[in-house]
Amino acid sequence: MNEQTSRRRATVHDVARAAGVSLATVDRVLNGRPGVRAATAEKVEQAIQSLGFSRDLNASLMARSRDLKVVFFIPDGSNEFMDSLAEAVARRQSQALADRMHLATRRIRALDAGTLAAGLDGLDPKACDCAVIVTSEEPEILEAVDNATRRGIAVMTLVSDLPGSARKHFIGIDNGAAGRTAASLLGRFLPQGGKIAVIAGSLHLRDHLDRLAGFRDVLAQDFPDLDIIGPFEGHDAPAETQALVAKLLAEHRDLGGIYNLGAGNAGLVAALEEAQRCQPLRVIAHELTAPTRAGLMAGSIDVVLDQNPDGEIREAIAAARAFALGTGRSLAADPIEIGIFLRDNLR
Amino acid sequence: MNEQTSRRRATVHDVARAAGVSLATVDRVLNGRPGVRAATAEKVEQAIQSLGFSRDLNASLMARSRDLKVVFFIPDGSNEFMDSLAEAVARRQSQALADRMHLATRRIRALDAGTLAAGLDGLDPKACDCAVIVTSEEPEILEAVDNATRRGIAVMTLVSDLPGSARKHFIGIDNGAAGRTAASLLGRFLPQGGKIAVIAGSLHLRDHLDRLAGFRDVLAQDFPDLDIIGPFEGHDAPAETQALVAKLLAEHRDLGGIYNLGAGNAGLVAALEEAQRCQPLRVIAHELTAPTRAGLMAGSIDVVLDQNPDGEIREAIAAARAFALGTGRSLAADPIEIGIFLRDNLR
DNA sequence: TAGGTCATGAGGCACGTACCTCAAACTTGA
DNA sequence: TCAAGTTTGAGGTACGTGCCTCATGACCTA
Repeated sequence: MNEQTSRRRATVHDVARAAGVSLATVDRVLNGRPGVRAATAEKVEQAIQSLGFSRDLNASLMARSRDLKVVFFIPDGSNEFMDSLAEAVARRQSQALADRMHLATRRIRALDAGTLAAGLDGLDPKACDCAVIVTSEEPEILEAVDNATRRGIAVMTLVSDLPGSARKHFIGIDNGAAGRTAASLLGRFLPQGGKIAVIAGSLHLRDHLDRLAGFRDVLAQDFPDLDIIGPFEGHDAPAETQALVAKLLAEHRDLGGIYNLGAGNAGLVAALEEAQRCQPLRVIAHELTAPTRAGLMAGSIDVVLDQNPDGEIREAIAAARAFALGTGRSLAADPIEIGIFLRDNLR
Repeated sequence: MNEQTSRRRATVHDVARAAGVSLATVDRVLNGRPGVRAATAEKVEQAIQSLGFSRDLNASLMARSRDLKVVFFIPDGSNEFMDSLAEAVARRQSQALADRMHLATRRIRALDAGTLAAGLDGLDPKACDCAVIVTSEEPEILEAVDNATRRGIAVMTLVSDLPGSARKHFIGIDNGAAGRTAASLLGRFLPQGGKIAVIAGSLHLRDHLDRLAGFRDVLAQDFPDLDIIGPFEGHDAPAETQALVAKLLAEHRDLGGIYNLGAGNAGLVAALEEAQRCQPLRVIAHELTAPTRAGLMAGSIDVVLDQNPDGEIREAIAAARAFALGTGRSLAADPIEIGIFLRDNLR
């Protein structure tokens, strides 16, 4: 029976009293308004520290009669995973609204760095507190991120990080761990050894390379009887991936497994269904979307590794609130958990 | 670029205007105070519906200068998983406080229905909005839950449900799916067929039975070459489990896998480390705790299925807020995702 | 018809913060 | 030393809700 002793949270009044200044001065310090001597500001900061004061975000938003605005820039195109990210944002809307947050989604043509950069540049700090972007590494975007940060907008990267930029936070899975997990599972699935084909979207994408590296590491270390064929590039395109898989299956009748670490899973499933093999083939793919879900149900895919879009959006929202509080610096950059799905635990 | 049109949330003022009554009357209806004719209350309800009004929980808590109080009753004893639930509550404290919530934890001697029932009976509705309990099915507790509900405390069950009671919500994994997943993985791990030993804590526990049933289903349907030895009861006790596993390993030199669907994993790991087998043994256990983590790292355990205590506590808190809003009825009782951990994706 | 009960309205204060105005106190430079 | 500027204090209003008091009017019953 160890109840916590509940001490009232410190308020701006407490801070003012502790610092020996007026409410107005505390307010000026808290909200970065001018007209406070450095020495006075220091007294206030000290009082804030010693009281452990943290602005009451909800009272603050209420007083401004204003929602906390977060804009998600999500690639548009044929990638189902990106759609599910956007859907996850939509699913959060009502709950976010109850917490005085407003989520907006902007779909950007995939890999269109110019439009994304322009979008970031066009954000008004008064109408947007936080931007969440999914992007590849482009100098143009790096600059736009730094500019937005300078204007007072907290920028966070989602799925794929933008190291070297002023982004406040990265939300995504550990892709190396995902690759290692795939190898670890396939290794156990094929105790007799054999050949595994590896398909990537592109060998220029950071997340795909990370997965590949993790996959290779574990295979080399723990399962030396397994050989990798590839990696091949399917460019995340269903048609191209389908042709690739069909050719692989025809040329390697003894193939033991396939690891598709990119997208284009509709093509993967189509090729597998067509190929009517007699001996079992163990297949691992990424992202729980309509095609992979169908593949799991039909038995053509054994395991799907998932980024958990809902979890990622939830983290992004939590981080946005943390930055609005000003406590963002203490945010741990711990990666999202990798979802592992079989036919038997589909959500 | 599809921004959402942001319409201001409806307030009590809007409701009053729409219903053609005063603020005081809306207040009386919203907070269940007496002195409103049924016909008038109906008008107010209609206005609430048509405006989609939902009380601003934070303003409400602020006005009452009161936190939303949630009490977690968590079993005490040797069970590491229960400890990690308590730790998950502790981890949420600071964030919850920022959202005007106060979390208290009470550790109850495991399976001590009397103390739990007394704890529920002793809750003051003014000091506690929501109780979250981990319990087995006992009539005594069922009655205490119904009583607490009658006094205005929302009760939620965690990990194991209490069907037939007035509990508002259940938070936990789908144990049938967990058992099916274990079978599906072991089936793929042992393509040659063989024998799998199954160990439960007790065959009187609902969650253990559910796991066992799921496991049996998938094995029978998809992997007929695998035979189950057991189930044996380890009573979630490390020493007993260790003896059991040691005996199993000695008597079945050709054992292909072990599924421990209960606790007592320290004993499982100890027995496995002692046994120095030559041929690989595939082992699946439940709950990511210190012993199972050690087993994964050492290679004695292949896969751990996890309830994800942090996720469960998060859900419990979200549900408590939903009930405080009065929107609890629309809460979907969708189960928490099952965490699947290999050495390669340990968090 | 008087006295009573009940339903409702009007309005105020509180919660913690933001943002505004006005006046007073202080500092600085010539 | 005085004028101009800067810094600070005091206090108000607002946000959306809860909770309280008081007044008014409607209705019922003796």
